Amino acid sequence: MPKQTFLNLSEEKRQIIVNAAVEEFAEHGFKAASINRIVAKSGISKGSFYQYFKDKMDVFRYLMDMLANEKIEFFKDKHPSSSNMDTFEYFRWLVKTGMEFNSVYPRMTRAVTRALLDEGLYYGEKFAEYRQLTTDTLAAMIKQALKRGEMDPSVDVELAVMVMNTWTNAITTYILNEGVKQKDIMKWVCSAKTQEKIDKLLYVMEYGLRKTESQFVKS
Amino acid sequence: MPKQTFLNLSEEKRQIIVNAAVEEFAEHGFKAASINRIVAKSGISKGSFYQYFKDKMDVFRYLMDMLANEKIEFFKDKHPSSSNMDTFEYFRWLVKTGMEFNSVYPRMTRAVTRALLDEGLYYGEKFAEYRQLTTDTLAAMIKQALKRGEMDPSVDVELAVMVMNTWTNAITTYILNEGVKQKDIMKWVCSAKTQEKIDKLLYVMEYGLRKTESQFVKS
DNA sequence: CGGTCATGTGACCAACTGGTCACATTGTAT
DNA sequence: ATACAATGTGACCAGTTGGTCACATGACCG
Repeated sequence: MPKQTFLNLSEEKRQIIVNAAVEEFAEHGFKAASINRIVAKSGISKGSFYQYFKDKMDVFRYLMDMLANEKIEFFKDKHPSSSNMDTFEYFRWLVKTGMEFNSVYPRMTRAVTRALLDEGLYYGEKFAEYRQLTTDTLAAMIKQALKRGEMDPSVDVELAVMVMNTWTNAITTYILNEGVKQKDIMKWVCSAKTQEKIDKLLYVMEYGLRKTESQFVKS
Repeated sequence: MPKQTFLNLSEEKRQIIVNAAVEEFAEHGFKAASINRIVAKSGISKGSFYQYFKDKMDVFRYLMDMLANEKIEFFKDKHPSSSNMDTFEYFRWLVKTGMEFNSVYPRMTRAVTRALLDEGLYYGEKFAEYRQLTTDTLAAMIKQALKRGEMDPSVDVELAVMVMNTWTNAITTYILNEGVKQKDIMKWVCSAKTQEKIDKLLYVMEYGLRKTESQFVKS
């Protein structure tokens, strides 16, 4: 958590520092991110930096928390168009809305994901809890889909979780990599063409999970 | 390319140095990999190291080339059990054989892939050629599958390439992450359980791409 | 004005980094 | 034994890192 001194700063100054940190982590990952460059870019002295944050990890956690909170806020205002969606429709809505969010905060998303993967933090113990939450949520969705008969009963839950997780990550990576090349990411993500691409990708997954072994004659 | 002095070394000593480098890159990625640690671990002096290699990138490229050559050698000895495979069967064979290879050289694979992603080298210009090759190969496979009527004609090639690429990478990541936890990776990868998991993952993809029921129910 | 206290500063620290180089050691051929 | 080249060595270099600290600045209060 940042120290009180940081929270006392003007909104504007905080923004400058946060932006500098985001850029640094997005560009170099966690380990290689340089506090010297962050302070230089923000135009503050190193002493000040350490009056705002305990250490490097502290800024990073702050960015992570910011991103998580922004995401929660973002989703609060969004609601699926229909409440009678089937599980796959709902998942598709989730992914698409998630992509919209990513395109609002592309650098921050990149900074956090890159640093997490960089350090292997994501797979470490500290984030086991967070990962478990994602897994459980997906597992619940899948069980519901199975119950409703929307998914092939021979599909096992753990496998489906992996498939859905992989797919979400792959699409996120794609959006983040391709999106930064566009002049207006948000517009690009919301464009019919991109939406169709996401749809098609999700459909491939959907078809795979809806119909599997029961329809297939193994050799 | 390493200097002649390195190639003059005894097989044994070269192995020691290569192993140390592999461990270092696997553990820390490219940027954070330390030559000091490599020489300490190999028990050679820093001066010697720079008599063997031009610089850090030189060792890394050497490891990359080694891995590529080993892979070529590995695939030379392997052949699909049948020559009358359908495109998906062939792809499945490719993936599985690739996983076998990865489990023979798990640390080296990790070292190379990690460093590549770490530096963003993979997405840089230097590797555009290599990426293009992979893309072209996959695209050719997909076109063949479409021609043979094995794949839904409404699937577009670029999308299918992305799907297949994503799957391969996801499975590789999975194997590398889970595999290192096992006492005998090779055995684990070849075990019926793991093979079944890989099969299932590939089946999900396959069904998604085959799509139309009438086309994938074999007689 | 003086006093107090939060905030800002950059020189400084020890520990590293990749890379060099003058020198020591070894191997070989005469 | 001697000469000469190939190989091995670690102190050393300039540059970087994350983090500290004695001090400067300035805002508010009486």
